[in-house]
Amino acid sequence: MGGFRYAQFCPLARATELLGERWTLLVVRELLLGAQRFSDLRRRLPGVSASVLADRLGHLEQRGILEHRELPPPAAASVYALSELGRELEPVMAELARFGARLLGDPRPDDHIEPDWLRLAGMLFARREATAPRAFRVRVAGAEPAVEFFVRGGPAGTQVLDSPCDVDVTLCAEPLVLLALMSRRAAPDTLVESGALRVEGEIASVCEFPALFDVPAPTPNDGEDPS
Amino acid sequence: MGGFRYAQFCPLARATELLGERWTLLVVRELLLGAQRFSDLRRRLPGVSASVLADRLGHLEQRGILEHRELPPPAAASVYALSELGRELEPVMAELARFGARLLGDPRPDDHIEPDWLRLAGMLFARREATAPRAFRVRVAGAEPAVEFFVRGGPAGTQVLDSPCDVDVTLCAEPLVLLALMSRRAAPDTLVESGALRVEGEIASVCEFPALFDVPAPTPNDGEDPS
DNA sequence: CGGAATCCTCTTCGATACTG
DNA sequence: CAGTATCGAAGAGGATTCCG
Repeated sequence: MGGFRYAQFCPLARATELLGERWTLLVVRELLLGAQRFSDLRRRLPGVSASVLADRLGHLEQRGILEHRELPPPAAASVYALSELGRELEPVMAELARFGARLLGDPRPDDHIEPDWLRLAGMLFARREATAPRAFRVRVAGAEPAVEFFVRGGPAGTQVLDSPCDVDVTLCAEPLVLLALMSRRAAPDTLVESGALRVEGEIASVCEFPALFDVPAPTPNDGEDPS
Repeated sequence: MGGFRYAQFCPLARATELLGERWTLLVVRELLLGAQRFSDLRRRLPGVSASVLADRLGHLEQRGILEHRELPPPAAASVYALSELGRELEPVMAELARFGARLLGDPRPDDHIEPDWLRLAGMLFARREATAPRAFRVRVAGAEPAVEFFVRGGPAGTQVLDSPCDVDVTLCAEPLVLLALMSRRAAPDTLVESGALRVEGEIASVCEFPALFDVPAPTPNDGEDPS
């Protein structure tokens, strides 16, 4: 692909021309978490080569999905950030993530997992209807520097915040444990008892945490996987 | 691509592995409109070669998105249809179409346009909140056999039906005219006066038709297009 | 009609090296 | 660090042929 175009007058075809190249969607995923430098992106996307990443960033910039900003004097760095148009991909990513969650299965041994993705999961799987008015600090173990974010339920649905707010309870666990909690694949009590989930604060609130999110149940993979 | 996998434990990566190959998403688009035969799909996807189409159908079947059914004695035909899992892609397609609609611009001279896509547009852009309780028959001109579908507003949102129902009014126009109407890029009165939009029935209802849908306004393409 | 198999071409990719 | 340039290898795609 490159300037590939389907010769079709259709919004889905247009969107796919933009996002359908390999790695492109994952670049957008990373930028949903905030502005990143070239080498940040490379580290977070294991397997992508410099030339391909540069190519994809170029396309996305050219098409107005992201902006390439040079941070001027103090920190001599250049970062990529989603444009206003690019940020409107969030609902698309949310639906796509909901679909993908059914097929996720278990991690393979060589699968990369980025602690920051849990924050993204919080954003994308956030319930959009009213949720319990509780606030949580979530700390993802195993990251340096630590990933920490805040989740707050309310009448307008669940919100994920980057900056601190008053919380009822703090949760701390490995990414996979937090994912199991959010997706209801493990009971909060069990996780706490086993020590996989550390809790500080009003421990009873923990049971309300999964209800803030809407992660579809996995689909049994009845299809074979003859690789 | 083929059995390509991103080595990432992430729902978006999984979904992209499934849908990211060229043509794949457009195959799903066509099947959202109903079961199709191999050559139907080829005709509706100008530019795809038999081998690529067969390859994509094979992948989608293997991964449980679609089913290959042999219609037995009477009509000796074999058709492809979305599985239950595949049908759950509809919300994804709806969000993606909303995004793509901003970038759609004007049709290029060689752009293919399928009358049936208007039915799909009705489905994907249907408003999900309560809409005016009016029913419309929509006839897309220039198709043989004619494409016809029914749209009904109501407290549960807009519904698109394939089978006839009592309607207040019938609209008949070319695909681009209907699209302009749905997306509010042309006023109903103007279209009627110019003769581009033919109306039978309670003509005053026509003005309520666009309100049944939620098509985002186009984004001005500030990016250059040096092809 | 509904594809599978073959051949050949055009892209695309990754590694390495190089530049500001 | 933040990329660009080059080049060989791998892969994807199109056309054609053939078979049920």
